[in-house]
Amino acid sequence: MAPKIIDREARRKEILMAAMKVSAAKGIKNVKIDEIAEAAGVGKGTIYEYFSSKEEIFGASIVEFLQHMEKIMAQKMFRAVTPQDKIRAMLHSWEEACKNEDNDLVALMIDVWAEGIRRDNKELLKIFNMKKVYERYREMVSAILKEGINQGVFRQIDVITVAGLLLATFDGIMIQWLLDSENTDLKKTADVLYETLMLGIIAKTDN
Amino acid sequence: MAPKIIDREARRKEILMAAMKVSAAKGIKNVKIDEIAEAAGVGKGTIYEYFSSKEEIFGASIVEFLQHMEKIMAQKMFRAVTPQDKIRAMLHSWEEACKNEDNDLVALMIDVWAEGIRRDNKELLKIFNMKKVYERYREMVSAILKEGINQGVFRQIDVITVAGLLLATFDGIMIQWLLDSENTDLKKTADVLYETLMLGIIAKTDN
Amino acid sequence: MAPKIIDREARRKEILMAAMKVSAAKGIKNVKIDEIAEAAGVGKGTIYEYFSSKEEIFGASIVEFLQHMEKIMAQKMFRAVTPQDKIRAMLHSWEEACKNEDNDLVALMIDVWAEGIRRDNKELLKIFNMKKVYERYREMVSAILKEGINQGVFRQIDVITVAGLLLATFDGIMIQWLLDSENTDLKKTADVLYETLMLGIIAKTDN
Amino acid sequence: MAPKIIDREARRKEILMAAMKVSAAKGIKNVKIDEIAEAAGVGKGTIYEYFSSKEEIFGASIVEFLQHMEKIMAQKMFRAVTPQDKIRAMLHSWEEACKNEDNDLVALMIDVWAEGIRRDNKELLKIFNMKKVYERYREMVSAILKEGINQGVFRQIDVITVAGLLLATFDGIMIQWLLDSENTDLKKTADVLYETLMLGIIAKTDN
DNA sequence: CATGAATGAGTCTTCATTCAT
DNA sequence: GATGAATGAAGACTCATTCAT
Repeated sequence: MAPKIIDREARRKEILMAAMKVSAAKGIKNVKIDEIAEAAGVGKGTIYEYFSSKEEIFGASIVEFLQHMEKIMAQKMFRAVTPQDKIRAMLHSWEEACKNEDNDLVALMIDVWAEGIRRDNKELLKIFNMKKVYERYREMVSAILKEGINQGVFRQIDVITVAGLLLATFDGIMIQWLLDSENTDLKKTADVLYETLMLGIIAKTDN
Repeated sequence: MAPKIIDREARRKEILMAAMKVSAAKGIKNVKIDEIAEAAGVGKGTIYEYFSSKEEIFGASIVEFLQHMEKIMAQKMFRAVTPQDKIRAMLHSWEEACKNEDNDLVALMIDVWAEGIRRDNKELLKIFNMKKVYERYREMVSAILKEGINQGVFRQIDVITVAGLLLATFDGIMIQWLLDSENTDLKKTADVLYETLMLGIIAKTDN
Repeated sequence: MAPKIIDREARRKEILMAAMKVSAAKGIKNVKIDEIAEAAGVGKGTIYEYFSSKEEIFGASIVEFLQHMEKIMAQKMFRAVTPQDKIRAMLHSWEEACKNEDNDLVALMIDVWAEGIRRDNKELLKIFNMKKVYERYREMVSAILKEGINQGVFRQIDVITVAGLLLATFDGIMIQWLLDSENTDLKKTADVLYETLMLGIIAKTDN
Repeated sequence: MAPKIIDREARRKEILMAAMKVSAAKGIKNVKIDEIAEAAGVGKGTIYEYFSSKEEIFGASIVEFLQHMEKIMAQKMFRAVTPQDKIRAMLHSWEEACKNEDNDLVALMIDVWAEGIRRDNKELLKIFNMKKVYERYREMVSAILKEGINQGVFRQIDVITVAGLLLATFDGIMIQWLLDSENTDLKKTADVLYETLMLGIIAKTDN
């Protein structure tokens, strides 16, 4: 009896969030299980009731983070109608993701990349594939660009390549901002990027 | 005496190079002193004759890496005359840096960022400051853009911001390429970036 | 009230049996409380309602096992009349104990010895004393031998020593059988042992 | 330079001996690496310079022990000429092995059996096979018995089975002695066993 | 100077035991 | 009474660093 209404899923998430918080602050490789436990407000052993190893927490953090980012982006672009507006929405969602209170979560991204690059992280590959993630992102942005081309607002560009470039810029700025948020004006950067990009891809509507 | 000093310096460099090689392949945090020693062809204890700690090797690797990158870039841009050519040269040097035989050195960049972001790496801060590094890079690119504006080829853009964006794009593409070199065509990317950027920043020369 | 007590006793026995089953299969030291609980079909906490510690389960298992063995032996020898028949009966009961369905229970014996040997297992000594167990066994066998001597069928042997030897042989064969049942023919072994032993202890009935 | 004349093999043996000593006293499963290190007079980490895991130490201990036993037995039987003398020599060597100063090494045997029985100890099987060990021993004893039969001193017995029985008796007595050395007179036991066995297997030389 | 054997602080992980429900 | 979630003490193992040769 006593079904013990403890929502395992919820508890797991709690621990995951705590893990992400400390991982972001110190770097995944530098976090101790003890620290995660303390941050989550549970005993060390409890961690292992929900995750089988440190590595698994790590993988789950990344998945969680990526899903989180995707959700944010999807929400922002929901209302936008024209391709230009959609791109603007993207810029804003990314700008906010950086500034967000969960801000240091973004630092996790670096660790995600670092691990993703090392080919021998089998454990990580079991859970997800960084390549696929980027492919999905590129596809998402490409769709917008294609729409713009079809509508005649954008010129005949290689959509996949431009999409890659746009995402790359996001990532790169994110890094600069993490390294030196004081000298990186996200708002201005977003505006300049939008302006320059538009000039670069807009269809010539001369005379 | 002098030769002795040179010997020491040479040996130190050898170890450093070996350290960078293995670090790039496995990720800085995952490299053991033993591995560095083996890669350098020296005994484990010898490492400590030239570096006081692992952390110091780590810091020295980063400095070495950044200087290496800067040198490459400087060489490429040396011959270029017009601002456009200089930007093209930059694109090429960056493209080559990626494809280079030292290719996995680029993977180090990720680790460099990761460490740079963590505020608590006092040891690293003693040696250099990631902020400064980016400031220098931005300054370098800004100078080219300013030149173009002065010459009337580029429109009145916020040079620092555009410089940041350009560097960001480089970094971002580098990541994509590291994660998935098969689906990232550096040549095409460089071309599209140049074309789009030029359209985005060129001065309107309409009558 | 009475039924309640019986219930408790029954449940305790159930857990004990489950514990013995898994202990036999994996070795006492390698069994986890979780496994016992699962095998017994109860919750982990429930175990502690019936036993105060793992060590106690362990001790109780041994006692249970030894009583079980003694019961089997007693049953077999009940009908035998002559000393020779009694010895034969012993051989058979031991042979069956090995082959029995509870077969892997026999593996427990090894663990029983292992623990019995370590002088520092205070907990175990509280419950019973391995020395006493063997003394009882030897006494039991001695009685049969003495009977044979009194009847003039066995020669004047040192009954205690021969009893010890006989028990030793049982134990030793058990080990061989556990280690390599394919190459150990229990039936033949029992027969050869009986034959040789009889020749060895029988009274000379030369003409 | 400085070839560092540290005999790795010798050091390994030292650690092994220390490991066997403490293992015998407390039971293999109950020994901590720290204890082995302390007993060997080295640091914890040093253990891992010579053995890759606790399990490996365990396996090596067993191998060492078996070789030790075999050597003792071989030495004793070297001088014996007649089959009877050889059996007597065997009895003595076994008697001595028990009484030996390395006495508690014998306790290890129990752990060896316990592990040998559990089929899933892959690590152990890599190093050696308990079955083979017993086969070798049986073969050794069988040879003596066969010799006796050929010479007409022993009757037509099933040599393999008798050999197994003899070894079994050794093992069994060893256990009794370990459990209760005070009440187990090895000398008397050896004598009685020899006498009884001889009567049991000797060829009838009646006129 | 160069070396690599030795070291032990630091970590992950396990599991017997507790206790709130 | 029964349960299983939570716990933390305990223990195997790693690896940067030291130091005798």
